[in-house]
Amino acid sequence: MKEKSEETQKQILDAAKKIFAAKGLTGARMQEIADEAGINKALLHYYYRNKEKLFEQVFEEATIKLLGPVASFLADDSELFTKIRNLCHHYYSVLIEYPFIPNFVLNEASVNPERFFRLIRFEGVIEAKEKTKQQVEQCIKDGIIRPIDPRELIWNILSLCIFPIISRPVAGKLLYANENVQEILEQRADKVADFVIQSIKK
Amino acid sequence: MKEKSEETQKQILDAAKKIFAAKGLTGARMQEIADEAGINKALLHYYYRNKEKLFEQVFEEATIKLLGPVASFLADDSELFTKIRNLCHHYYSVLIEYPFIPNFVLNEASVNPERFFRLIRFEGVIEAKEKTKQQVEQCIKDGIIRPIDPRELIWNILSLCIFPIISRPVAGKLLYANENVQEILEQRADKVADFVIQSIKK
DNA sequence: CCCTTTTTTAACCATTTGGTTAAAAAAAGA
DNA sequence: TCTTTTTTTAACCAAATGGTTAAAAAAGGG
Repeated sequence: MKEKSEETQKQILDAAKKIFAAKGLTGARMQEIADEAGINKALLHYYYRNKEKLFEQVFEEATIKLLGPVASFLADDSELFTKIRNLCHHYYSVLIEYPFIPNFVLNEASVNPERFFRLIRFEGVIEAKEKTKQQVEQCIKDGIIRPIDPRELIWNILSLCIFPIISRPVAGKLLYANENVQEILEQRADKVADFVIQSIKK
Repeated sequence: MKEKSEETQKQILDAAKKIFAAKGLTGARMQEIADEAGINKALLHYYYRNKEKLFEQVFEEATIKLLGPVASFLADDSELFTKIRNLCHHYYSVLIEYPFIPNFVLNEASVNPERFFRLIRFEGVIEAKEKTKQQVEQCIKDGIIRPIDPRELIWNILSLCIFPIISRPVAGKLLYANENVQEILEQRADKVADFVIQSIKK
């Protein structure tokens, strides 16, 4: 009996992810989510009290998907250049699979920052950040890379990984008219890692 | 008499920019725009037939602000490294002044790509793009920079210029907790240009 | 002062939308 | 088969929302 219930809840969540990601909180309609889930509105409200609660659950999961890799990156023990390659590959594989997430999360975080800060936990990120900071500084001391603020480096990597996904429809038209942007994106992880490493290495 | 009319229309447009940028098309309320403009709803509809028309005008202007610099960059005649510096500076000054534009445009373009492609004209961009492409290829031949796809280079620069603005609330909390992110952003144009040039120069 | 344009007031309307309710029906477990 | 849980049906509600209308008032120009 539990199975049926949980299956339905999953159908609802999947539908909600799809609709919210495509249209945002204010653009999404509860009826549309119910239709997408193959159920009716009454059952939707039977499982999820209201739109806001449903949205928050979807939003939280999406945010974890978007920001999770950063935390893993910061906490990782491997050598810096390897770390950078790993992060790029991780991002491009996750985001190509869920291309609506960056736009969705960043837009909703911008429209309603309070909710974003309320829902997101930064457990361990501060310590992990400190660790990476020291690693970068050590690389600078050792003459492996040129001097750069560690946070600047991280922000650059994130920019190069996430922005192409966000700007895909625009850039696809402007830069890659009539070409297979999907394929270009898939080959981009390595190139971005190279671009970053070329920039910092001595 | 014309002055009064045009002044009011400007007030409306300014208000619409503010509200649409903050809440998106579906999140914005016509009453809210009227209030922000210091007028009433009847007058709002007297000047702008409906929400969609008003939105399109705002959206188009915002898109031009966001994409204008790319076109100028591509068409510019100066030497490549100078061009890159100019573009970075241009972007950071425009976007720091209008920080809501990137998020707004890219999100609405993602929610409704058809409208985006309908409203945007790419006059001359294709030719200008070809020009920059040849310039980059010449630099590669001359051994000034390492081999790189010109479009990849452009996309990287755009990523490094635009993404920090979009992700500012998130990154401000994650990377720069309790620091003056505004100031950091202002100093970023030069650093981003350096980052790019370091990466491609031989 | 008259005429035109701009602006306000305020009521009004149709539709959409999130959400509720209650009863019936279907499904599943014991 | 009896009971509990899940799902459907379908009507319903209040509030919000985009948009309209008509008349009055205010403002500005000639």
